[in-house]
This record gives sequence, structure tokens and C-alpha cells, in this order.
Amino acid sequence: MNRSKIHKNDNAARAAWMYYIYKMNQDEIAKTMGISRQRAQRLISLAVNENLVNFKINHSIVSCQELSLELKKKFNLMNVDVAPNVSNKIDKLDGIVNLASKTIDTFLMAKKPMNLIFGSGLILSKVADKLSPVTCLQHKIVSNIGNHGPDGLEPPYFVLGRISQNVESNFFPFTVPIYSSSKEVQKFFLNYLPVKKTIKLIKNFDACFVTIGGFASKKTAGLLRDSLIDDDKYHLMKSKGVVGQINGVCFDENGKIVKNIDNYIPMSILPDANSTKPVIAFAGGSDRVLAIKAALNGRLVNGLITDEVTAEKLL
Amino acid sequence: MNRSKIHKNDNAARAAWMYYIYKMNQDEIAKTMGISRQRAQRLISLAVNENLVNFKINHSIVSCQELSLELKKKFNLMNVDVAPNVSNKIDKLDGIVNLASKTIDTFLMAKKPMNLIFGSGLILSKVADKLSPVTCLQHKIVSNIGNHGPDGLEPPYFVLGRISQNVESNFFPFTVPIYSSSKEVQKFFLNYLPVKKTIKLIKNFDACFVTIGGFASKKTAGLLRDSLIDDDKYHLMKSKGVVGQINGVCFDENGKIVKNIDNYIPMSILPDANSTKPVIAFAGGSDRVLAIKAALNGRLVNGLITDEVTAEKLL
DNA sequence: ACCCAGTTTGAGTATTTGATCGTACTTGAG
DNA sequence: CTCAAGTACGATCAAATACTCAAACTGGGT
Repeated sequence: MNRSKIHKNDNAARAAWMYYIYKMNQDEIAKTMGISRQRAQRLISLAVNENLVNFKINHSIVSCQELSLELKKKFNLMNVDVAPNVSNKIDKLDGIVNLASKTIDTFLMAKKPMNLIFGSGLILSKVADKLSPVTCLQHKIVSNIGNHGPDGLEPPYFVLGRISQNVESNFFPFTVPIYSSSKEVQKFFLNYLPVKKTIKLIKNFDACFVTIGGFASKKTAGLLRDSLIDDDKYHLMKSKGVVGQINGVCFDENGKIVKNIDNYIPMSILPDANSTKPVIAFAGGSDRVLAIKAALNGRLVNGLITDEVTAEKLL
Repeated sequence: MNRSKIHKNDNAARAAWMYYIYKMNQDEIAKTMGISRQRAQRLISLAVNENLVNFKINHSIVSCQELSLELKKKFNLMNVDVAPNVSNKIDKLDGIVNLASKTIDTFLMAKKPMNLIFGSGLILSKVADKLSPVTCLQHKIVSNIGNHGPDGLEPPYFVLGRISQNVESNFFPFTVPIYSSSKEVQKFFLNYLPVKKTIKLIKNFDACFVTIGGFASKKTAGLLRDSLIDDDKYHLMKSKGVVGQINGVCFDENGKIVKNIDNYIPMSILPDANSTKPVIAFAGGSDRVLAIKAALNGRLVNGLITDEVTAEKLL
């Protein structure tokens, strides 16, 4: 962040204080700051867009709270949050994203140094964009999914880069392919010193955040949609019982990892099932219910942030 | 909170979600919830009034942060927060109140059971009104200032009662007069079993929140204004070097407690000076600078939440 | 069943906010 | 220094939001 941006954000934050805390209107703010009303308006909306303002709803809506308690009990989870649902016109993910970013914010605020592991996925990248700007040099922020696809391309949702837009910390990308097609390539990377060091960080994680990808149909399978795999591989995987994936690691309806898929060796290092450290999934949508349920049953994750409709379907 | 209020708040929270998180407008919200637009508007403003919505500004305004660091250093404090200043038309206390309520919220959210001690004063009572509604039966919320004035009246800012409007917890009022005019009365209360028990809780505090009252002039001296003392006593106190008070306990410019004021034995139990536990004062206003400085110098408190102008004057 | 006091409701209206657009200013390359 | 591209600005207008008030609805008491 450069000096002028800090200065601008400073003014934006001040305007936001006046607007949201002191409940002044834009005219008054403009007068106090000696600027035009429009400028005040723009500062306020800048503050909101830059995530300088956080809206937190304190009241746990009864139905959401009930759902979250039931989910906690049924799947023996540490951490469940359910965002209330809304008309289907609105992107449901916004609610999950909001709760998720708050959860991550609290981890980032912690004084105790931690290794925080981030996977990949649409929701996670949206969450990354919504994190509050903070400096937390005490932590290490590590990716546990490769940073290039089969053809060398950056994968569609490169979460670490987005986090670093808002958060000042120490970032460790995972410099391997998302999956490798041969044991030789896999072996090379696993023995490559920088990678070995990152893997050590990942294995010593304090909290891990992932999304869960569905596999129900061609349209809803993220791996396929993002051209990380082709049609043939998709069908092969389906025939082996794959119902979902986390970071490209595929699992069946019991949440057991499906290995031995020809030419597909996912390189992501996931926490072991039944971890005692928080492994929190952000996921929702009816096309993912099966995948989420499988991941919970297999105890691949022990925390979930989802939306009301998905929560109901999981029960 | 009765059932119908919970139900109403539920709807209010839902509307607030849609408004502040999903960024829907009132028309859309009304349609989704099947209510009129006006009703949607009322639900949103209800949510705000009932503190169901929290506005948090993430960006630490550079000048405020600098002030807070300087204060921390100069007075060797654990905890300083400075609210940005604003036109003098607006009540400056709002900023302090906002930061203060957030600080207290985090204490209330803590899982670890604590004895949280609350004093008295205008700011504290405003803070109490702004606390987020939570249930925290793990804590004990204790008053360390008497609950009746010299003539038996409830003192003007009865903080505990206000807290209990928002917070579900275990409350322990301090059932003594604010001050007693004779050693006999003092003795009686100090030996009265229920009071003894409360004193034990107070002495075992985990965090203590107070305001600092000024003494600069007749108009600004809270004790006098609230008719807890009369003119004669005010002048007597001034002549003994009193510059401020916390919970009615008077101190001089070095923060030393002034005792031996005829017929005035304050009954409040304050933490010892130099406490290692957080003792946080919420105070601002130019008429209190002297009092605040004295309290900080005497290490009667080790944390301060104030506003920009006051912070500057303290340095 | 009826009444009354206190709420709640929605239509109408005033105020506030957000978006558009042409102009002015800033910046950086040549 | 000049020009082009991009950015910021404020006037104006459309949209959204907050307020007011009279009518309708409560529900507790007779």
C-alpha cells in the first residue's frame, strides 16, 4: 500500500466513522471535512469497498442457530456457522463469504503466531477479497494447493495473491502443479528443497481453510469447469465413485480418498482426517450437498460455514 | 426478553442481513419477506437500535493510532484506544462509547469465566446500552459502586441494570450507599454478609471498567451535578486538592486518593493502583483532562479509551 | 360483546443518497 | 513543453430511504 492510498483510506475511514458511528449525514460530514458532499459520499463508499467497514449482525437468527447446533451434533464438528437465506436472486455465497471472512479475521488478529493454511476455490477467493486490512507478521500464511495447472497456467482462483492484497503477512505459495501426471514428477517436487520446507509448514498447521467442490454433474464439477481435468477423466473419476473434492483431492461418498486415478496425482497436502486442529470448509449450494456430506462423514474437515438451505439439506 | 421480542428481533436481524450483508434494498427485502417496504425499513432501523448490527471500522486512522501509541508509552498503559474526532456539534462521547462497547464485547465473548467489575458514570451507562446482546452465564458481572445515594435514591446512572437489558449473565449489585457519612454506617455495611461476599468478588476481579469524573468547575463536577454532594463539600474537596474522582473516590493531581473528607466516606472498592489486571477507563472531554492525567499518573487505571482531542491534550 | 389505550400499519411526503455526465485537472510519455 | 489518457470533480437528476399522520388493529378490562 502506497502513501497516497493510506492517506485516502485515512480520510475514507474518518468519513465512515462519521457516517456509521456518529450517524452524521453526508452533508454534515462534507462540511466537517471541508469537502463536497459527493466527495464525502465517495469516501464512504470507498471505505465500504475497501473493507474498511465491517457489518456484523449480532443476533443469531433462531433457525440458523438451531441448524448449526444440529449440524454440530450430527457430524461432531467443532465449528459451524449458518448464514441466513434470502431470495434466490441474490448470490447465496455472499452470506457464507461474510461469515467466513469474519472467522478468518479472528485467526489473523490472534497474537500467537500460527501457520494458517489456505486451499483454493471460488468461495475462498471471494473471502480473500473481503478480509479486513491488517498487518500480522507473526503468522505464516501458506497455500496447500499447487500454484500452476497442468498446462502451466495459474489456476483460476489463486487465493494467496488475493489475501496479500488486504493482509500484510508472510506468504508461502506451494510451488508445485495442482496435480502431476506421473510418479516421477511427483517425486521430483516432493524432494525439491523449497517444496519440502513448505510441506513442513503445511503439516505443522494451526488452522486450515478449504472449500469443497462438487462432482454431481459436468456443469457443477469445478475441476472440470476450470479445465483442470477433461471429460474422460471426469467420467473415469465418477466411475470410481468420486462425489467431491477438496483442492483436487477426490473422495467417495464416505469421505474416503479415491487414489489410483490414471495420470492424476493431486499434489495438495490435506490435513489428515480426524484432525484436532481446526479444518474449516466454506461451502454451500444444493449441487454440493452430497460432496459436503461425504467430507463431513469422512471427517476430512471438522468445521463448516454454509447457508441455511444447504444446512437443511445436510440434515 | 420475551418470545415475541425474540421473534421480532429475528426478523429484524434477517432484514439487516439482507440490507447490510447482501446489499439488497428495502424494496427487495420487503418482497422477499412478504411485507411492506415501510415495515422492512422499520425492521432495519429496529435492528440498528437494538444493537443487532455492529459497525466496525477496520482502518486505524493514522493520527489516532499514533496518539494511542504515544499515550501507551508516556503513561505505561496496557490498553489505549483513541476515537477520531469530529465536528464539535456531534456528541464526542459516541466515539468513545463505540470503542468501549467493542472492548467490553470481547471480554463478554470470552469463554473463560471472569469477574467483570463495572463502575458508574454517564459514559459507562451509554456503553451499557450499546453492548451486543449476548448470553454469558460463565461470567459474574459485579458493580463496585453503591446502588443508592445519600437520600436513598437510585444513582443517576445505574449501569448494571442497563447491562442486563442486553446481556444475559449473573449480576451482583453492590448493595451499599455510594458514600456513607459515618464510620458506623461504613462498618455495618462492610460486615454485612451479602456485601462481604460481593466485596470478595470485586477483589478477585479479572477486568474493571470505570469512568473518570472531573472536578475542574462546579458545572463539570459530576458528583456535584448529580447532587451526590453539596456545594460546601465540593469546596472542601477542592481545598484538599481533589482534581477528579472514580466512583466517588477522590484523588489529587498525582492520583493519590484524598481521604479524611468530613462526613464523606466513599464506599466504592477500587482496584489497587498498579494493578496487573486490566483496569480500563472510558473518559474524554477537555474538562476532564486534568482528572484523567492524574488517574493515569497515579496508575489508578492501566487502560484508557478516549477521543482524539483529549488524547492530544494528555500528551 | 364492547370499549379504550396503546401499537402497528401503509399512504403520502420530505429528505437523503447514489449515478450520470460533461468539464477540469493530473500524470506520464514523447 | 505538449498532448493524450486517465482520473477527479461537482452540478443535476433519479432512486432510495426516513418521517408523519391518520386509520386500523391489538388485547386487556368491564
